[in-house]
Amino acid sequence: MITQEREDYLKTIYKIELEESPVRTTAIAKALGVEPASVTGVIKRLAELDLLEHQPYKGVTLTPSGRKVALSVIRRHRLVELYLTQSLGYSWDEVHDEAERLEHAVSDKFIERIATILGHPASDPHGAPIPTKDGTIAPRVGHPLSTLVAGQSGMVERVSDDDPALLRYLSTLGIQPGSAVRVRDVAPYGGPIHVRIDDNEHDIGIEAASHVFIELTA
Amino acid sequence: MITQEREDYLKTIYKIELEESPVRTTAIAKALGVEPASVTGVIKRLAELDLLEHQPYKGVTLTPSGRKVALSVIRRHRLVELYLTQSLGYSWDEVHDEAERLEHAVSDKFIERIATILGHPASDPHGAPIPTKDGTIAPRVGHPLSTLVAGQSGMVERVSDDDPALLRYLSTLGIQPGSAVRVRDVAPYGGPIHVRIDDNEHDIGIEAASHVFIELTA
DNA sequence: ACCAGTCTTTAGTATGCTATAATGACGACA
DNA sequence: TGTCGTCATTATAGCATACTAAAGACTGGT
Repeated sequence: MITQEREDYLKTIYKIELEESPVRTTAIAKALGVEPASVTGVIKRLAELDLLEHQPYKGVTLTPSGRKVALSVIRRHRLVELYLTQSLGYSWDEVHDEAERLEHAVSDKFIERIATILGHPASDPHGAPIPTKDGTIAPRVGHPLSTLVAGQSGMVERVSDDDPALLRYLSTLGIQPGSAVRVRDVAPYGGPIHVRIDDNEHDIGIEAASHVFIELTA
Repeated sequence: MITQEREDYLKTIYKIELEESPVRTTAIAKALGVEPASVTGVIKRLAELDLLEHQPYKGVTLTPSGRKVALSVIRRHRLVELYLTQSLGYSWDEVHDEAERLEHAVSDKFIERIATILGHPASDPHGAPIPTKDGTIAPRVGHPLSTLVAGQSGMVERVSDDDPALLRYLSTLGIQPGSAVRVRDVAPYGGPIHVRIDDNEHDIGIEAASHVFIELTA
């Protein structure tokens, strides 16, 4: 009934819903790398299964049971990511692809076992919150570094996890969840952002900065 | 190109081929729990992909590339099984189902990493040999305990891994790979086999005994 | 209030795997 | 050697997912 593909659809819709609701067909298609026409077909089936509501030509919103599935998948993904770094020596740019497949294959037993081993952690290697077994998840409080202005400071809450090259780049800058950040200066017209990361200063492009989320302190 | 289902077909055919070759359609169907007609369709496709040869109405035999895929799947399955027992506290009756899904989801990186952690083991928790990365595998030397006669003795080489209830039963008898076994007596007409397992004596039915493989010493 | 451009859906096709029902090949045995 | 029962195959259909192409719905701007 719930196939891997459907799990992916629900997970993707959940994530987009955090930014915009209802979630439009094109947004799902782009996120999943398929054509919009394919999305229409799948969401019709997911609507029949009461996993989401579909307002034709408007978009979809997850139902409680759809959200439950999505959070379960996300929990599996993030716990696996953390386990791979903590116990199998993966670096943070290597875990996403592996977790993307494992999230559909691991059992509840597996997940609860690694959750215990990891001490029921609150977030994954990229700082994303891990939903609990019963489906609660910490709210996201960070702002994209690209939206900050000179003088603002805070802590890296999380970074996007799906671009390995970006993650390797961020590593060279010393950016990781928990890093102290202070914006020194922002060049105009999409120019680089001059920031202090812990004890070093760097110029970061808008594109990279948009994938780094800062929890403001002041 | 190689789907999960096709990996399962190749793995299954490989295992049956150890007993009988060519491998007949019905044998595959029974092992996979599908109808023979479905098998015919899939093996035709696998033959086109040069993963096996199909003699219509006779059966199939794996090609070298088909065998390579099969051994890769089996390597993944058995390493995962061992990792689950060694590092995640699974008991030997719990690992098969979990490995059955994970074998299709884990990457080479994952497998080689756990192989290193486990010290490049030779066999899984049930005593089955683990193929090496380059596709070599130790020959099977055990005989079904059900075929032994009074007086024969040896060591448990391996046991069937796919029936959790059987594995739990064997545990209560103290049967595991490496156990010393001596057949005391075999009752006629499919009667129980009276055996000494390490330091205890038990009566074991033919059915259970047929899933325990003994490496003879004398 | 309409029109143009964009987004969404429908229609039709393909692939992969499964099933049931019917046909065809094989082999054992009289 | 012919026949019967078993095994394998073909034929047809359904489900899930994807695609392209075409038609329909929506919306922003004049």
